[in-house]
Order: sequence, then structure tokens, then C-alpha cells
Amino acid sequence: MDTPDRPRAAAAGGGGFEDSPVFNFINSLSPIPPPKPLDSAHNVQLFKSSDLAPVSSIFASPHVNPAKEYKLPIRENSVQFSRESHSPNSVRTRIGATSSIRMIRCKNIVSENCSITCYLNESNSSKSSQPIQLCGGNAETESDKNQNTDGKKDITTEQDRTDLEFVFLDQRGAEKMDSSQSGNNVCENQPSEQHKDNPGTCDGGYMIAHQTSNDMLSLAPPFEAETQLVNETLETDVFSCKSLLTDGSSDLYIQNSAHDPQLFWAGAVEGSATDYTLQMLPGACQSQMVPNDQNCNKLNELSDCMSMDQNVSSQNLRGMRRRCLFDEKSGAANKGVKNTSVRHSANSVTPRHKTSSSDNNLKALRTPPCALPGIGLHLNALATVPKDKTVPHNDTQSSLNQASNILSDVGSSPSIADPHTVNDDSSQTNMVAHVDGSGQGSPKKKRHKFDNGDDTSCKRCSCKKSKCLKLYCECFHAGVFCSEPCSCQGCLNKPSNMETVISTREQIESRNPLAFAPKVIRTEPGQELADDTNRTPASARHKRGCNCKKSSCLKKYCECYQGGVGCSLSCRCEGCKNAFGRREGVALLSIEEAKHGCDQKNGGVKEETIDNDKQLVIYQDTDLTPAENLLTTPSVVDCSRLLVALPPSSSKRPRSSTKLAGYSSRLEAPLKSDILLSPFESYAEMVLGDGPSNALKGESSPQTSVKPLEHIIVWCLRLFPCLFAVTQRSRSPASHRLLRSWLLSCFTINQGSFALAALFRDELTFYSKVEWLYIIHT
DNA sequence: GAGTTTGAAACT
DNA sequence: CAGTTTCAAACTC
Repeated sequence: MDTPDRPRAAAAGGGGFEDSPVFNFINSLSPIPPPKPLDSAHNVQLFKSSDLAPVSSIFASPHVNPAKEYKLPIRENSVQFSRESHSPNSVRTRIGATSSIRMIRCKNIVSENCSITCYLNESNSSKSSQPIQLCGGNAETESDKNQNTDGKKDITTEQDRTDLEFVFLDQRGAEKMDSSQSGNNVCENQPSEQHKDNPGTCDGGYMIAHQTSNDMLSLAPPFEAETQLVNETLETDVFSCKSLLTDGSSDLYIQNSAHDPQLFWAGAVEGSATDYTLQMLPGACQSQMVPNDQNCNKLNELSDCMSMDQNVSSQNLRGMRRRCLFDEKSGAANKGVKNTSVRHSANSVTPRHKTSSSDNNLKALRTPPCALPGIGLHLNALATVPKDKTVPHNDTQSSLNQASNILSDVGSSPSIADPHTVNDDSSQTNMVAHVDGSGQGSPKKKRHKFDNGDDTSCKRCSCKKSKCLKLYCECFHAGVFCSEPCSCQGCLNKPSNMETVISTREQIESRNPLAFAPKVIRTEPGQELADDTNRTPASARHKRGCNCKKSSCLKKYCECYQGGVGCSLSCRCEGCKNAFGRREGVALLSIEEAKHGCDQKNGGVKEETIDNDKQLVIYQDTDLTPAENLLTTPSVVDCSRLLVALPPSSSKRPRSSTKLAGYSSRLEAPLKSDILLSPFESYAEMVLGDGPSNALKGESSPQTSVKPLEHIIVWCLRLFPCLFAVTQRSRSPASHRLLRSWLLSCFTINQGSFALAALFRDELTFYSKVEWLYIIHT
């Protein structure tokens, strides 16, 4: 394990990427490269073959799914902030995970005197990092340099003076940035007219802060060059979180790449893991900034720094999308709300100014709820959704979901919110719109279903006495700010009360670390949503069991039922009749059957139709067991727990054996795939030392020769090849050390698994483009 | 839409 | 940790 220094082995092109033909090729690509069907297909296939990831979604080419394309604007629009609207409150942010990214729009930053040095990747020509001087507030710059160390303090301090609002964006935010469809520009979402013509031009100034420890950051960049950029940036402290915070003079808004600001808290929905992660991380915040206004041109390139070059190719878009999944999900509700507008402006994004002018309040954010930072919140939450609530899901997108779900499984996540995730898919979009339309006049309940779908979307709570600062409040629980749709009274769950909200969350979390964890954790991500789908339903577990007495676990009072999962041994329910699986251990199938399935060790996924319910029962690959064991309640460990029955609504879903087959292959393939396996092995060896390869191959039971932690790592790597790829590309020994230490620390704390999950998820998300490169290179 | 039921969260 | 109270969602009418 202590071999961080080891050379990244053979895998993926062990050589420096920047030197590789692929790298050169990528750099030479025009910002708006033509789609490459073959590549995408290839990529998809590769991923499918792997356990992980749903590459397909990641790399889905825009062309393939036009609908998605126009979706991006939606999300971005979903949250609209006006400049003026930002509240004077300072927000204390936390980094949900290593890769959490903050995007902050700097008001008039350009006009300010501050000089900011950024290393940007020139989209086309200038490849590597070039320092860019931005004008901002001097104070910022200096403060950054001096104050990097303690972001929190700085932030707090700032509160006093502050005009600043901080929102920590998780990767989603980054994704958004990346998401610039046409131009790779941060500005992508900006008014279409402007941007299309001038990809490089942004009217607004945005600052993107990437919060992570320096080390972590260094890890992140797939390529040395990028890494270097980041590191340099960090070193210079040009944009440390502190600096941003410290600069009281400047108005900072949080915005996503789009003009319309969206607030996302890192790990908003997710569980407590985030917190831990943060704590573990070395404190410095790193940031990348994207300037607003005219300077955007230069700054646009920053986005590249964050996640590969968008320039790279159309594939970037895919990556974007994939990353965007979180957002999209979160934005589901928003979509619904703004759906109409979205349609109208399919291509154009609402200028932030519009919003700003109209909304001065944070409420402007209504559409996109803000995920609360920090404590207990994280992305994992993509959640479980009762089938009936779920929105159709696109295969391609599923990749992320899978990953996230898996993680969430592993960890806790948040999701509370659970359910109702929305996908990028065009179909999804339609669905959302449809729903939305129906919901517009519909009562709160109906709206609820959809809103909940989004992890980060507003839950439309109607709290009266809790002030939306207790778990009773769905919004609070989900880590989002209450917004317009809410009918709460005396609500304190607002950006203006950040401190209160955060402290309250901390309090609650300290009491119960799992408080913000999702009630139901799914093993497989988002697939459950699938409409189209064939997607296998995810298996799910309970964070903690239900305690139903009168509802017989047949109503939504039951968390398990609501989450679309069966009750488990961890439940304390009485008279359980959960349609998704009874507590006694038998869901739709008898335990024996389940065990039989496990024994067969088909590994893959088996699909069975249950005549009675027309539900799908899936046996999950037992390979996952090790990790699950760590993360699961002991009581739930047996094979039966892996059973998942789709909610009744799912019965409608068409089941395509084809896709299922694909899925199964995905699960199985990784082990068999030379392409992926090899890298993993090398990585495993690097990290774990000799011998792990077997574990990776599945030849030996993990427990056999690998220590628990190591085993987990191996498992994670199997699940997230991209992580491997990323780490492998990170040449910095420090990166490896950091990764290792981080993993270790994750497990030293309670719920470390959650943190781990968050870590990996973030890595996955953040580096999706790297993945792409990796695939190509391979 | 109002009232009831329910079970989780909060409190003691 | 158990019992009670509070709370807001789910549900019913």
C-alpha cells in the first residue's frame, strides 16, 4: 500500500499523456469537434464491458441524444440568480469531496484591481498552462496567497463583511462548467447569441473554486500538465478559497458556468460522508477561477483545467453530460418548473441578468435548490426512487448513475432525496416536462413526487414549526435550501441563514452521523429510473430499517416502501408486507432462491420475472459483496439482501433482455477485460503491493490475501476504472500518497465508507474526461 | 382543502 | 436506551 511512488504501471499508456499522440491529438482538436460515432461507440462498449461505468452515458454523443443537449441549458437556467439577488450573507462552505468545485461569479471582478493568475489551457492553440492575469480585487489575490490555510475561518470572518455568498459546487458545478457544449467555454450557457458567436466571450465573470487540498488537486488532473497547472495555481494561492472569501469588497455570487447561477452545495444531498472528507483533507482550498465579463475568454480555458480540455473533442460533451447527471437529476424539479421556458429557449440560456433583475432574492434560486454544503451532504444521494416516481432514464446516462448509486450503496448518501431522479435524456426531458405540465396545477403532492426526484431540488416542504432546520424538513434533510415552491413557515433554511443551517446540520449530524444519509441505499445507480428500461433495478439496502407498525410497510409511511426496496433484517417493522421484499428475509423470492442465485455465482445479473407482480428480481454479482459488507448492516449481508424487486410501477416497464444483457456484461466484463483489468492490476499492485491482482481478477476471494481496506480499495477500483485511470495518470507520487492516506483515513472514521464513496464518486465525476482519454489511449 | 393517520425525529 | 412528544408527510374524505 505504501507504494505511492511506484510508477503507474503499465496500464493506460504509462507514459506521460502529454507526450502521447493522443494527447497531442486532443490538443489539436477544435473546440467544437465533430462527433465521432465510432469513438463513442467504442467507448461505450469498453465501459460496458467494465464494471463500472456507464461510460455510455458519459460519452454519449450529443448527436445521439439531441435532447440532452438542450437540456443543459435547462439545468443551468433552472437556478437563476441575479447578481443583485445574492444575499449579503457569507456562506461557510465545505468541500464535500476532493473534487468539489465551487463556482463563484465574481461581480465585476474584472473591473476590480485584483490580479489573478490563472493557468489556462488555451483552447486550441495554447495547450498548456498559460498564466493569465485577471483583474479582480487586489485584496483577493493577496488574501488568497496569505490565507489559504484555513478556509473556514476565512469564510467565517468574511461573513461579517460580506457581500459574498458562497456556494460550493460539487463536481456538478464543474461539470456544468465543462458542459459548455459548443465551445468548451465556461460561458456555454450564456445567451446563445453571444456565446455561439464568441465562444470565448462571457459576459459574466465567474469564479470557479476548486476546493480540495493541494494534494488532492494534484491528483485530480489527469495529465501532468493539468496537474501542474493546478498545482501552480494552488501554490501561488492565487485563488484559494480564502482569498475568495477574504475579499469582502467584491461581490461574489455563486454561479455555475451558465449565467444563471445555480447553487450547489457540495454533496448536498449526500450524507455525512462529505464532512468527513473535508475534514480529512488538508485544508487549503484550491480554486480555479473563471472570470466573468469580457475576460471570460481567457478564463474559459480554466474550465479545461478543471476537467480535461473541453477542447478535446465532442467527447467532452459526453463527459460533460455524464457529469451533469447529478445536476440534471437535481434539476429535475427545476426542469419541471422551468420546463416551459426551457423549451422555448432550448438553445439559449436565460441571461443571468434577466434573473437578476427580477429576482433579488435567493428565492431566485428556487428552481434549482441549493444543496447545502458540507455536513452530511453528498452526491451519493442520487437516489432511490420508487419506480412509479422515477423518470425514464437513458442508458447512456446511467453510467454515472450507476457509479453514484454504487457508491451510495456503499456509503450513505443522501439522497434522501431520493427518489425521483431525472435523467438527461431527451426522453427524460419529455417526461419531466410532461410531469411538470401535469403538475403545474396539481396539488403539492403531485409536485412533490417530482421535486423529490432531484437530489438537489427543492422538496417543497411545508414545515411550520421546525423552521426547516430539522430532519422533518425534507429540504433540510436533503441538503437544499427551501425555495419558492416550499410552503414552509418561519423558514430558516435559506442561504441567508447559512451559518445557522450549517451549524444545525452539524449538530444533527454529530448526534447521528447517518442523519443525512439516504434512507435507502441502492446498489445500482439510477438504473432504477429507467424507463426505457431494461435497466436492471438496483438492489437496495436500508440505511436503517423502518419501524412500521400499522402501515404494514405497504404505504409510503414506510421508508423502505417509499424507497422502492424491500424491508430487511435491519427493519423493526411489524406485520411487514412490503411488496418489495418482506423483512423476514424473503422478498419476492425465497431466501433459498436467493442463495441459490448467489451460489451459482453467476455473477452477472439474473433477471427473473415474477408472475405475480411482474416485478424484476435481480441477483447482483456477489463480487460486490465485500464492499457491501463493509457498508451494510450485518443483518443484511446475505444474498437475499441483494434481491431487488422493482416497484409495482416498474411492471409497466418494458424489459429488454438486451439491455439487461448489456448490464450483466458490464458487471462481469471488467474482470475479464484485458483492457481494464490490466490497468487495475497494475494499479492495485502499485497501491496494494503484489498480489492484489488476483483479487481484482476475482480469482481469489478478496478476504483471502487482501486486508479489509485493501480489499475495499480493490473493490472500488473495480467499480471505478476511471479512478484508476485517473490516478494512474497522476504522476505525482504525492498524489498516490494522498490517495492512499485519504482512503485510510476514510476508514478510520465512522462511516468512513461514505467518505470513500464520496471520494470515488468525485473522482469519477471529476475525471470523466480523463476516462475518455484513457479509453482512447487504451 | 381539511382532517386524520402514520412513523420518523426530537426530546426527556 | 426507552418512552414520550413533536412534527410533517401521507393519506382519507
